[in-house]
Amino acid sequence: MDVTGSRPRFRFAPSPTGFFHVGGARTALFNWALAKRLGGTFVLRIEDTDEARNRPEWTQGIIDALAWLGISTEDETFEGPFFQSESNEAHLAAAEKLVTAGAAYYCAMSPEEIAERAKLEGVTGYGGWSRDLGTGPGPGHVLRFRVPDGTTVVHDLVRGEVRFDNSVIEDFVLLRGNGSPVFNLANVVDDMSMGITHVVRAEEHLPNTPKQQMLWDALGIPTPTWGHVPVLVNEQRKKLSKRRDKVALEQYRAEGFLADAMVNYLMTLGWSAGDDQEIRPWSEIQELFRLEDVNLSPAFFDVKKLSAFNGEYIRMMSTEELVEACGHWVPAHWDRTRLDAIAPHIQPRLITFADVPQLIDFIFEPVVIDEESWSKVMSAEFSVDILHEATSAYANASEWSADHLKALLEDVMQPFGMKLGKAQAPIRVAVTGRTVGPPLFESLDVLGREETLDRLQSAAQRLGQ
RNA sequence: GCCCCCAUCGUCUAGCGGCCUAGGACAUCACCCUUUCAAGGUGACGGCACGGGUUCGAAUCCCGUUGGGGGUGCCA
Repeated sequence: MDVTGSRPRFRFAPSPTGFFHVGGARTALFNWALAKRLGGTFVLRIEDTDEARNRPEWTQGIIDALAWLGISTEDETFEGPFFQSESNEAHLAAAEKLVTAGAAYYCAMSPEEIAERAKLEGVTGYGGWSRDLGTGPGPGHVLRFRVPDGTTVVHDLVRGEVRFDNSVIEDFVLLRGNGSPVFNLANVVDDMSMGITHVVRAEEHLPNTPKQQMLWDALGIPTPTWGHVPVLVNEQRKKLSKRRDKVALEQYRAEGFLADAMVNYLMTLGWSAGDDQEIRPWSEIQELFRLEDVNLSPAFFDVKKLSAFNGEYIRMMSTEELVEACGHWVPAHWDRTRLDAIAPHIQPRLITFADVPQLIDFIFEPVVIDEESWSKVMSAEFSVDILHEATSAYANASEWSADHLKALLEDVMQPFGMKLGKAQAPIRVAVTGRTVGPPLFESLDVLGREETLDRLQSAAQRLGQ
């Protein structure tokens, strides 16, 4: 990999957790947009240091989710995936270097001992008690970073200067008692060896940043450019969590949300191009996105608005795209020709593609009469009359087309002096089983004469009892 | 507790000292259109958290208060 060039190198470093978090999706997208526009590189690094989070299939899930978002491993901007666990030696070497330089020291105190002493001294956390004991490495001995006096100033592209008083940062652990490297160390060393120039991640990492920056300094390498973007929150304004909230990207995908809509929506959370336009293609977003324009406050992930975006994107699809997409959401045995014919009529009625089957099932399957709809509509006397007369009119229809079927019903209803909206109701319930659905005459057209007549006659029969 | 971040309609945002009697989008409501339901059109409702400064002038700058969030692990 080219780690010496002047081209910016971004990275996305998720830890495998079994599903892809929408917040992670947004962070990945931010990095991707930047890498693309700046002619840089997007590095994917799987942070699998914690053994509990280390399953091969989790990694594939991440790659699949990224691909769905348009971040493809095939793209020249993409690099990876790399695995944190595979650079263990580099982490250890860096730790050794820090020890040699006197920037880190071993500590034999157990968590219990630390808690005890802290309580005794009335302090919180670790007080650097082993700093100058000259403890050597050994089982159960952790390696700690010797936090220097002074102030650490983090220059953040999103937030400006953030200052931390080093005195409130305790000597944090670099190597666990079993010798394995901990997040802060591994993360920094990997970023260094991968030549990362820009660290763009969620705000929750901001408190880690002074520690990491001290590590960069101690290791003698110029720090990367930081950018901490606000987190995504739920309705209670709490950070999106997998326990309480619907955060899995895969789930939204399974529910029929379009990748384009999801991507576009995600990009409007915490960022705007500065004008009044929200819906725009990725190609434009990519050119417009600036870290400097990212907001500072947490944003609520609103499924209602996501849905609105999705509906918007569905309506922008061409008929071909629409039919193609619908095809993936209905049973394989449903007739393609009929699907092609009805698809355009459901386009403005869709929120997600999961809505498709229930909207048009009556065209492909035996009709199921919704009793509530039936009693509501058929109880009216004129409805019964309309149904009977329309049935015979349709039986003798000279032409089977939406326009003609509509005209025939208009003829039928005329003596009754009613509006089309009312007159179509009994036909609709008889044929589709419900009071709402796609445009009626178009539906009858697609359904065909025979099936339509069958259903009308069944309904008439049922009424005759 | 301590550290850090944040604060414009219910929500996402525009605004970066005068163009703001604060603009757009989603949601909500009303009306129009209409073949049900949608979509579409028009309109309404609704906000600068509070208090001090700075300034001729503050949503915009500074300070404080309050409120919210994040972190505080031998997790990442």
